[in-house]
Amino acid sequence: MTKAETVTAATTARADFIEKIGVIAQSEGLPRIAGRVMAMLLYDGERVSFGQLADALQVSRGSVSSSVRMLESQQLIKRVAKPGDRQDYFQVVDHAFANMVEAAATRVRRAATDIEESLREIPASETGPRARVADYAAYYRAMGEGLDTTAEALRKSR
Amino acid sequence: MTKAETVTAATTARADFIEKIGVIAQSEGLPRIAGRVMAMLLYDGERVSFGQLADALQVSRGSVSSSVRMLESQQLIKRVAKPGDRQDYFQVVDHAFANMVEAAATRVRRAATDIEESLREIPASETGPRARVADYAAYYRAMGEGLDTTAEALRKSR
DNA sequence: TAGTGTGTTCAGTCAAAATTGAACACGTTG
DNA sequence: CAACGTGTTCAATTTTGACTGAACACACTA
Repeated sequence: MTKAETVTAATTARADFIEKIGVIAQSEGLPRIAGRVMAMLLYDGERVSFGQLADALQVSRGSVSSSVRMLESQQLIKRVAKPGDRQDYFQVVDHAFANMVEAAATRVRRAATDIEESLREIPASETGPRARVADYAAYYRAMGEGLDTTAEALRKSR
Repeated sequence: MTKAETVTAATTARADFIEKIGVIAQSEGLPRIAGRVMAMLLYDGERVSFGQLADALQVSRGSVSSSVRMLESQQLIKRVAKPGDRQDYFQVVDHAFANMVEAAATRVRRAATDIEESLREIPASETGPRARVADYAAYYRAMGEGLDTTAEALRKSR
C-alpha cells in the first residue's frame, strides 16, 4: 500500500467502526447517535470538541447535547476543557467499560428489587406462584452478581 | 384476612406482577406483550392455552401468536398439547432463566465478532485506534464469558 | 453595551416498532 | 360437505422514541 492508500483505508475503517457501533448501540436499546459519539471518542482517543462531533457525525447540536449528557451520566465519557477554546471537549473516561457493566448491573438490581416487591404482595397461601416469582427474582440477583464480577475483573485489568 | 380477601389480594398481586414484568421487558427492548405472556406463564406454572392468554391479557390473537413464537424461539417457553382440547397450550421450559442469559451471551459474542472485524480493517500503522478498538472487543469478550458463567451457575442450581 | 459563540431545552417532525384485526389455511366435527 | 375452531400472516394503525431546529440563557469579547 502507498501512503495515500493507507490513509484512505484508515479513514474508511474509522467510519465503518463508528457506524457499526451505532448499530450495536441501537440493538441494545440505546440511541444510535450516542453509540456513534462513543465510537468516535473511542477511536480517536484524544479529546474531541462539541462542534467536531456535530460536524463529523452530521447530526444536530441538540442531538450531540443529549447524547453527551447521557454518556456523561453513565460515566462513560467526561467533559474537559481545552485552553484557548471556549468549546467543550469530551473524552472517554478510564475504566469506561467497567462502568458500562456496572450500569447494567444497577439496572438489573433495580429489576430484582421490583420483582421482590411484587413477591411481597403475594399471599403466603400461594406457595406455587411465590416460589416461582422468588426464582425469578433470584435469577436477576444472580445476573447482578455476575455483572459485578465482570465489572471488577475489567477494572483490575489495565 | 378472610378467605375472600386473600383471594382478592392474590388476584391483584398476580395482575401487578404481570404488568410489572411487561414494563421490565419493555425497558430491556422486548415487546411488552411478550413480557406479559412470560409473566403469566411464570406465575401460573401450569400450562395456559392460547385463548386464555389473549383473553386474560386483553390482546389480539395476532399478538399472542407473535409473542409465543418469539418466546419459543428463545427457548423460554414450549408449546404443549392438552388431550381433548384443540388449542395450543404453553408453559415455561426448565432452565428458562439460564437460557435467557445464554441468549444474551450470544448477542454479546456477535457484537464482539463485529468489532473484531472492524479491527482487522484498521491499518497496522494506526496503533492507537487499534489498541483502543481491541480493548473494546476484549470488553465484549469478557461480558460474554461472564454471562456464560452466570448461565452455567443458573443451570446447575435446581 | 451590543454582538458573537456556545450548549441546553423543548415543541414539532419523522421513522421504527408494536399492536390490531381481518383474510387466510388447515384440521376437526357434525 | 359445510360450518366451525384454531393459529398465522400481513397490511393498516397506533404508539413510542429519536432527532431536528429554533428559541433561549449564559458567558465572553470587541
